[in-house]
Amino acid sequence: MADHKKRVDIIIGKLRENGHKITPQRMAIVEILARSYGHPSVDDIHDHIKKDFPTMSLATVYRNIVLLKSFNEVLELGFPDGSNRYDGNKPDPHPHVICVKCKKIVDPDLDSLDEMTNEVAEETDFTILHHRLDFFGICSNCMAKKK
Amino acid sequence: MADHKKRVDIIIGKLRENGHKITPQRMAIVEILARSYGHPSVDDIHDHIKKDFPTMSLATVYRNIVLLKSFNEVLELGFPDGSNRYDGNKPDPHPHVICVKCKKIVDPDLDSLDEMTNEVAEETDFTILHHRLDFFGICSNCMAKKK
DNA sequence: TTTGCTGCAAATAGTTTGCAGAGAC
DNA sequence: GTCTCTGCAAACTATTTGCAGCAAA
Repeated sequence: MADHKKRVDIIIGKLRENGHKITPQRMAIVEILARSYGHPSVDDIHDHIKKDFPTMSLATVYRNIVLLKSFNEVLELGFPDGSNRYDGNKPDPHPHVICVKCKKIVDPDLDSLDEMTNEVAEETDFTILHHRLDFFGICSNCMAKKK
Repeated sequence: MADHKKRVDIIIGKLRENGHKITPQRMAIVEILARSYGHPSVDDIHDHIKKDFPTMSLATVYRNIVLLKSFNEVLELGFPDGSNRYDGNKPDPHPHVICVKCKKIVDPDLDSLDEMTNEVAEETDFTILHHRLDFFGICSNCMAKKK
């Protein structure tokens, strides 16, 4: 089964477990978040679903994201400029590499992060619960265009 | 000379260089940001200055922060819940450790971050410009109170 | 049939902007 | 004297909420 299908099943399962109904609108939102291709914004999700549900309301997207966040099934990436992006495919904290030109978001593999977390916990005497790590830069594609 | 005094001088110097006037309100904002004790929010800054300037406007705080950001003399820490905190003492990107109970923010020393940046650049083929790293947890003080 | 969900519109909160007068240089 | 800065209020934008009707289970 494809990766995002598994995520859909997991998320839908959690919703049912907790007594939530599976409406077509909710299903459409879950489908997009299970893929989270390019880490969509609320508007991305809303725009995409409006093709199938012209009456789809932004409020519904927001309400479903709040619900999914409460189950830790979607990761919210908020930025200072107010833009929020979402990841329902890998909802646990992980590093992101963000192109400041085209806004593309890539997930790098970084193994040294766990030991860094331990290092920080020891130095500051904090109990670390989660983290947020973003690298901002220019992707090779945008870099090529620049010349 | 004390650390924050140096920062005041540097910031004021940059402002003068660029033809900006040094008003008492601006000076008060710079003084607080030069210390950035506890990484203040816009409201923290505004509340503090209102003691000396009862007519101090929030808009003035915002405008001065925008100005100082444009010179890279203040680091903005935006959070998904909309709260923004500022650091004008160490305006270059650096890791933060944030207590989710009391909102205290601590600066840890982490030397391994530079090599991690290189690792990411190599793996993703991005030109990395800056980064953002936050650890969220509970400080020892709040942990003790919990029991 | 019951209960939660949706769409709409209004409310909210943080931030930005237009304008006229004040003040730094 | 010039030109930027400030305070006020209005504008803006992203998100949340109240409500009545609708639909999943």
